[in-house]
Amino acid sequence: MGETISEVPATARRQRTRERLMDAAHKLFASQGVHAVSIEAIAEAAGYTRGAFYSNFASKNELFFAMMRREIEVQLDRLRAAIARNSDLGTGRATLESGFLAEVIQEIFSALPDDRTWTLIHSEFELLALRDPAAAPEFLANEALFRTELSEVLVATAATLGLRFRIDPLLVTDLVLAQGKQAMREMILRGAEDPAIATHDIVLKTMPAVLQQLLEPIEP
Amino acid sequence: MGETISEVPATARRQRTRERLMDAAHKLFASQGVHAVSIEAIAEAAGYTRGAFYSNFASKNELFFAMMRREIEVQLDRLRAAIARNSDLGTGRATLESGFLAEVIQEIFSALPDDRTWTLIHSEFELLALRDPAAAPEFLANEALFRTELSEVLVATAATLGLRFRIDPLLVTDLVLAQGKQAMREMILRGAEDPAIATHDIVLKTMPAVLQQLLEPIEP
DNA sequence: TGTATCCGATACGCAACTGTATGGGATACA
DNA sequence: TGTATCCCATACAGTTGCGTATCGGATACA
Repeated sequence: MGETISEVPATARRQRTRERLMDAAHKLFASQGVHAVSIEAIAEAAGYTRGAFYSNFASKNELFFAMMRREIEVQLDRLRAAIARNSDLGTGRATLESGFLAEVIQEIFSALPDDRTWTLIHSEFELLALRDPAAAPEFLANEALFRTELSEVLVATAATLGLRFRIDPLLVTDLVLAQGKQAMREMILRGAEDPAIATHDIVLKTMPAVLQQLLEPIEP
Repeated sequence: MGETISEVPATARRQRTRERLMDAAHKLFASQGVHAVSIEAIAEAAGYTRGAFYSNFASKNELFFAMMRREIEVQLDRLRAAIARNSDLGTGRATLESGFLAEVIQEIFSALPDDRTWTLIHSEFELLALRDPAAAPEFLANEALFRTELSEVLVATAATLGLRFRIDPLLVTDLVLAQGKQAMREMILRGAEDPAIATHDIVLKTMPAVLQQLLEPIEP
């Protein structure tokens, strides 16, 4: 799947061209799909020739996985940053009825990686994993990272409000994630002009009502 | 997008080779993806050469869309058949608590096109539509068909039980569909051995609890 | 059964991409 | 500043796929 190129000293120069190749690949993969993009196109877009490519990666697949690993980190960092930024969410509220849930969802989804490029890359990765059993574990591992991260936020936020979920929080998280993913895709499919608003609109229409029903007060 | 080949008399022979080409394409697309499959490979798998292909389709894309239209019909028929088969679902039940919901979901999801090949093809279509604004409308139109069809069942079943949804039934349907889609994909990703059981397991873990919360008695 | 039409096989020219081997300019380090 | 090492550009040979044009066998129909 991702046989790394035989160990070579990772000099600064080397690292720089690797980054540039991955940057170029990222854009091209998003707009045309992995299969449709030639190695030559990647190298050229990055300002190199195929010589540079083969000096750094053994195959397009290896580049793809390296790029995905890098990108996952970026997206996870975004999520964590947004979580930290909103860690005090919910304090000061007391009841279930005060409409805070819309706000919570709003914040969570503005925290989620909200960009079309990422959605496309991520969908491509998923499809690839669906076909290639060897790639599936890595994909699932990434998903699990987001899941636990998000789940903790949901539980913590609920707790701040004196609430807890009636069912396994991880299942709730799955619900939220699946809806968010779907909303993101629908936004692109409908060609919405303003990404940020559109996605949240779709999700906000349903999720607050649903989540509200899945919460209950903590009774000590 | 799908410029049909200049009108030719659709003889029986012609129709037969079109079908065979689409059959072959269906298998190949599912296992390798549209981009990875060459026109030559399709023709060969169908028992023809490229001559036959170009005599019937102007491009791989045109074949793909023709095939999708055919396949959508198949899947819709499956759904409708299953609905008809279970049209009396819920009669005889009276209360919300009697655990009938699990059964409803069970039936709905056994009605949904539950095969891996379709999931792969469908995902591919979605990804293609995500990238190509010209293809998006057709994809969305197909989704809408399933949505309204399912929505009607949900509403009707609820009504049979003297219940109705607290929020727009279409939003509930979106919820169910998104979860179902996701469940299907996870099933494949985890490489479950028995498709039918696995999918339902995943969905059944969450949806009944959620749906139960979204229903209320009809008060005349 | 004869004949007109249809359909798909074959042949051809072309373009794009792949992977490797090699050499020269860039870089690091004394 | 000299030199060893590294990294990427270039050249080469080969493969694969594309689209078209043409021809012969199959099919329909009288």
